[in-house]
Amino acid sequence: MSLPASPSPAVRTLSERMAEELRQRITRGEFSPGQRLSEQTLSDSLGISRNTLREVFRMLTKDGLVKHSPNRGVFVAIPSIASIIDIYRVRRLIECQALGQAYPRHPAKKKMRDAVETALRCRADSDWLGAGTANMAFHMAIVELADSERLNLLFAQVLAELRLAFGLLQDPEFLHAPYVDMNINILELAESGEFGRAAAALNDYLVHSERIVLAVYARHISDSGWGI
Amino acid sequence: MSLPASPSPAVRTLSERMAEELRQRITRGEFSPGQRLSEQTLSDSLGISRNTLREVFRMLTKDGLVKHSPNRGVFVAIPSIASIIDIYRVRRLIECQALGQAYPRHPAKKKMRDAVETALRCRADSDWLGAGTANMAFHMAIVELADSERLNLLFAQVLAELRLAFGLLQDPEFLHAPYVDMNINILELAESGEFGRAAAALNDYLVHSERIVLAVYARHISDSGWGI
DNA sequence: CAGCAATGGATTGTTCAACAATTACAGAAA
DNA sequence: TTTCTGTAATTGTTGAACAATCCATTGCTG
Repeated sequence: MSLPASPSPAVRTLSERMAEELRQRITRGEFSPGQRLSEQTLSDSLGISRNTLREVFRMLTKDGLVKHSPNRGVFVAIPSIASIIDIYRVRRLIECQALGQAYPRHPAKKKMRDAVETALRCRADSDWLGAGTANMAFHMAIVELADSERLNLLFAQVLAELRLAFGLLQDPEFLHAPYVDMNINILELAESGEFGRAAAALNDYLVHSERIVLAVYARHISDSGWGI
Repeated sequence: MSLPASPSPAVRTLSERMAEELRQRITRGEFSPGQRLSEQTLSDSLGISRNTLREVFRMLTKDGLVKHSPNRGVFVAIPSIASIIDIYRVRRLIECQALGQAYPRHPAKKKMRDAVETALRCRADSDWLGAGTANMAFHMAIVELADSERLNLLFAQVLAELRLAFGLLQDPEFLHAPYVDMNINILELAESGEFGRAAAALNDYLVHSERIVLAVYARHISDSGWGI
């Protein structure tokens, strides 16, 4: 995905680097949802002090990747069904609007094309993890059409949360394969200037995707313990 | 405004309380934008340790109220023209959509009514600060129509940033008075179920408000120093 | 005088050790 | 079983210390 570089890429403090490290580890699924992140253990393992780790925790809390429970610790967020519904509600509202009122020669369109091409290559190689990443890059690019820094940040967070949910679901082919073609369709409509129809197609996409994710998710958590 | 109580209102850690304290002080204008918040001075003044204050800073950074510049310190955010434009872009996208696709008997409507009544009372008393707060509550309620926790959080942050900008602008009567009536109009349209026209009126409101704020803002900063 | 390197002081970044406050857990008592 | 209690473990918070970085001033050089 690789979001646009932060304003000061040169100087990065230790806490920021560690936050990035943990962010990746969490979305990569190296910690199981609901797991408590012990200050003692983690700070030892990362080779940083407890105080620095606590600053990292405060940063990650904002991304919704961990939940802070006072006097009890921080826990890897458990994507609930409610949060998945909420996330798709946000996606429909923001993505469709951004795509619908985009102006024709916006630079983010190139990112959309690139993402689609990457997804095609990944599908050919049966690299479904890469396909999922490309898919997210595609939708991130759609939001960038709206030209709002704040929307970009919110959406990046939302996608990170969603990725956390995907980490719980096996069978990535079933989960990502159908959407490569849908994205191509959306892109073609946008390229030909039919933003209205593109937004409609995007809405269909999101409704469809939400249904699938919720179904797989509900089955998955009812199978393997830790309900709700 | 008084956002919905956080999930765990009972237990609040010192850092959280201090974050809330600082949040209020900043939006109330007790610090001037761009001002550096010295760790030493502030921690002494608040009676907390430097480490705790640094945790507070990491929390406030997320709200966009302070900017963190590595090795240089944290500074009260300066609402730039670009950020004001960005904020209104977000507002148009989210508020209009939320209002346009609301369902008739949503509980947040009561909040809208209450906010309008409060604004009327404040206007009668020439309490323009209160009128501004009620106005923000009105628009917060609009967003709540969309039933999304994440949108609510984002919007609360955006409003806090905007309030920071308002702090720079004198003449609150000129800034808030016209909008009481516009809000009434929007509310009436929504009450009678004409959500489409209500959304259109809201869009007019936002375009109008943005223009005024930018004009006053541009004039104000060209007058009193600290350029950009 | 302008420009630039060196210097010193102040501030932030990070660590450590300690203690207080709270929670979680295990075992005793009813 | 349930409830209670005490102990251990964890988080919350502090203070001091040192390293790393930035800022302003100085002084030098051209």
